[in-house]
Amino acid sequence: MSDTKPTQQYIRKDDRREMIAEAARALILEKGYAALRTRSVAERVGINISTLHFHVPNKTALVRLVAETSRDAFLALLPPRPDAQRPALAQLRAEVRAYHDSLRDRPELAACFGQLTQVATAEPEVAGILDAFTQDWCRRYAEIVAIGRSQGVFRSTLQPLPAALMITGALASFGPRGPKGLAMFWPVVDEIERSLLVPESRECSDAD
Amino acid sequence: MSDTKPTQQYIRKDDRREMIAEAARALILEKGYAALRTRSVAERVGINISTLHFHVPNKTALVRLVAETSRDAFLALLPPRPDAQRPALAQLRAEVRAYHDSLRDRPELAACFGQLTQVATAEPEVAGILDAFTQDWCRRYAEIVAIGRSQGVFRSTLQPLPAALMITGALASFGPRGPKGLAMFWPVVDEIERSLLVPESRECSDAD
DNA sequence: ATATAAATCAATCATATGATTGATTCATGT
DNA sequence: ACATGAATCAATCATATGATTGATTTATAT
Repeated sequence: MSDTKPTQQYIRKDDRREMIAEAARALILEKGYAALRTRSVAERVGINISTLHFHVPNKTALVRLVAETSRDAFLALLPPRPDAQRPALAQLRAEVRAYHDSLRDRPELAACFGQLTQVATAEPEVAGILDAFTQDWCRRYAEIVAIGRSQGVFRSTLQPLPAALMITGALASFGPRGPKGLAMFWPVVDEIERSLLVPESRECSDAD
Repeated sequence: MSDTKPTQQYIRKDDRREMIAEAARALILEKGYAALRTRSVAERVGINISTLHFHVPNKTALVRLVAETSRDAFLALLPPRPDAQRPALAQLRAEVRAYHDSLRDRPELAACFGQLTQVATAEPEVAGILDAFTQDWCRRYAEIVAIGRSQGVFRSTLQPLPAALMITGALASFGPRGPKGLAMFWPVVDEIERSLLVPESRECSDAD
């Protein structure tokens, strides 16, 4: 008697694609990319497998969609680009905090980057997206390092690019499969800060 | 007339398993874990699929085998464990050099560690192997940092564990899919060294 | 030599998986 | 109301894939 048909709403392609991307990201976070199945994605969205294919032609396109939307979602969380006029340490901390919060609140994003990195071997297009993003992320830190050096708050012996690679490498290790959660996140960040800051202007008194 | 049968040699289980592990590692390096097929492994070894199953019961066992042999092969390349009697900087460099050479000469090892993170979510046993190994690797650096601090060559403000996490994180980023090869490896290592070393005992002369 | 165990293979199974086809339902403009 | 296109689904295909079965070949001990 009661209509068991819950009046299914048709959803616009763009929105559906976003729902599909979200489901795929969640599944990648939970089971890893190797276990990602187009069927699982469709099921999670609550649509038929052929509807999935109507919106996303094949698995390669799905992976590309995940890569692009993950990148965009992450970039949207980052603070404004480095600015030579503002204090470098504050900018560094804002940058790190944004990353930390993304790990805490959107763990799928880092998880997808980690997993898709492993797929990149087989999918050049994904590799391109990831490489561009990684480079961009790294450049932000390189610029902050350069700014801090010119502001005199960071060591003058710092090389911006190597330092940035060191920082992003250290931070990236807190992605999924990091050392049991985020417990060591801030201690590591503190360590990074100490390694950047100009050495304690130690009193050169005769008594030490 | 001529015996086309190249006198197939039977091979002992232990050796066969090592050949299988090696083939699997090579395939993981080339195509990624997601594309790893038991058939491909068997083919690469030059044996029938059922022979593969005779030596390695199922794919889970194969993955475990890869994880274990990769770990063992990598550990075998590392220098002696940290020793408080020896100079810390030399030990740090030996440790880093060993890792560098492993990336250059045995890229399958780092590749497998990276790729197996895809499985770790679904295979607790693999996760355990990877976690234990990562922790062990990190501890080596933590010990070197502690030694260097007590020897007075490293900053006294260093926290061994956070510093070690920073170092291993930075180094791990040079695994496969690192920033275009190993070009930036040594610059980053130099940056790490500068961040560890006690600050240039700057002359506190009045003229600067 | 011959029996036993170890290692190997051909053939096959059962299911998983990405993808397609053609009909059906919903939304929207006229 | 009705025509059109967008979104959806049930059913199905073709192949991939992990695994098994039972016979066959090689090694080894007696």
